[in-house]
Amino acid sequence: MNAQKSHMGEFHCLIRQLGILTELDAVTEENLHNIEAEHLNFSAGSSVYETGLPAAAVYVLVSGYVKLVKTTLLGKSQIIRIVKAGEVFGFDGLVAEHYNHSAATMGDAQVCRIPVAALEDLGEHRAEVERQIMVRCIKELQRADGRLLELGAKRSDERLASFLLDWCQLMPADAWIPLVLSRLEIAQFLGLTIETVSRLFASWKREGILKEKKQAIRVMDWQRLKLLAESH
Amino acid sequence: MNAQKSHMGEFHCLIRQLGILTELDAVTEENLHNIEAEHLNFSAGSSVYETGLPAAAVYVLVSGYVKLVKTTLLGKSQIIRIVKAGEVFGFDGLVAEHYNHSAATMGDAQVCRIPVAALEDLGEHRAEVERQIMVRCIKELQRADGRLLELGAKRSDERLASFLLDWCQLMPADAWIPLVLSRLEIAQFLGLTIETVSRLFASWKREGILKEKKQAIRVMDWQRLKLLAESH
DNA sequence: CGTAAGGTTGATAAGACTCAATCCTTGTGG
DNA sequence: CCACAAGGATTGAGTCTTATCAACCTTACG
Repeated sequence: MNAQKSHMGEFHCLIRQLGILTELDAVTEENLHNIEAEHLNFSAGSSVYETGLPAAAVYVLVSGYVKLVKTTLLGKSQIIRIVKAGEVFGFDGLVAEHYNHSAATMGDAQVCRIPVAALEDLGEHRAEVERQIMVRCIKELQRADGRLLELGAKRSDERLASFLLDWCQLMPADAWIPLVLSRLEIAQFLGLTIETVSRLFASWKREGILKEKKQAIRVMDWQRLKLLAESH
Repeated sequence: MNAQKSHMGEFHCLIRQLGILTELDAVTEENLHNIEAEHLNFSAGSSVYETGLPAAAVYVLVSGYVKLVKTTLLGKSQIIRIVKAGEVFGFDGLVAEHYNHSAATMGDAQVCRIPVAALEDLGEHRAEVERQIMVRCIKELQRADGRLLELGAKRSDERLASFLLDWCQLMPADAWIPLVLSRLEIAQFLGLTIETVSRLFASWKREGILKEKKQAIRVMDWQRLKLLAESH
């Protein structure tokens, strides 16, 4: 619940993260300094926005991790997406009256908040920025599609295995990889219970597929993990 | 597999469906007649595009239904979305090299195919059209989020109940509502098996919650169905 | 230290899948 | 117009997976 503001010409976050650096960046320098973008510092476990609240801004995650969560009327929570540094979230701000999910930081995080009103002040560059946001959105849709397949068509071990593979992707194969999520969060992400996740980890550690130390894991047998992710 | 082409200035599909009729429509009339948009007629169960094929077009469904399907390496299929008339699909065309899912018609359908190249010829109207596409995309993302909650956090009966509620929404409460999907398709949409779906239907028919005739259903007790969708 | 929160483990039960047999529907050809 | 074949749907029996409940362990931290 702790967020420190720092108003500034922080529109750079958006511009830079969207990869429109080149000429636009220069223009930005002059024209956009007065734009109402906030650079926010959140402490661990803070809420960025809540379901049902009026949606009037898009966000770029500068550092850390953010989880997007939807909750059933009965209180069951599902983690819709885990946002990583450099990614855009809160697309709802662009079309909806209210957010249809909640966003909370996992560990400390820096977030750049861009009011949608700011986008309209972009003038001739608005189209370019919006196009990039569209691209990001389409990619999120693709990822969501992939996750629908995971949740709809795979068993617990397959889900956990492909989650780990995805999480560790782009990391050196023989490194200790920080696992930011708690067992509960992994369970909520995969549509499972804490216990099943725990048991799977225990089993795989027993079989030497992976090791765990503190809040980090190390995959010892990538081959078997890949097999687990896709087959029986 | 049967599709009859009819090249024409069918760009109207996009323009109209995106709701940019007003002044833009007039301009369209003159400027866009030469745009390479195809109006396609598909017979039941035809493929619009397949996973892995080069993606170079966006589609608007003019009439009928289209299912978007992803498949596991083991052959398990998940329906990630059911496209209804007036909706846009194939967003992949705008960003990806290849489609990451397949699209097939359910029953006969009319589809308007807009090559992405065509969008670039839109000149000053391109921004407007792209903005509308972005809006559509964001809405799809929201729907996908909702479905992630369904698949991740709900039991079979809750999933089927909320699917039916969603399917029948906007329909007169006391009408026979055509159910376009087979049991298999419902199962693939909800991440269940044919048998469980069949059993749930049987049970609900027995309890007088709904009736079924031919390929249509009629909900007799909306209240109970709503309860089933959200609670135990 | 002592406490609280998170994690593990075991026993049990419920939910959903699998396999298999049977029952419609629907469409086709004689 | 009827008979029959084929695909879809239903139902039942048994099994596997995952959730639930409960106890216990571990770690971090005041």
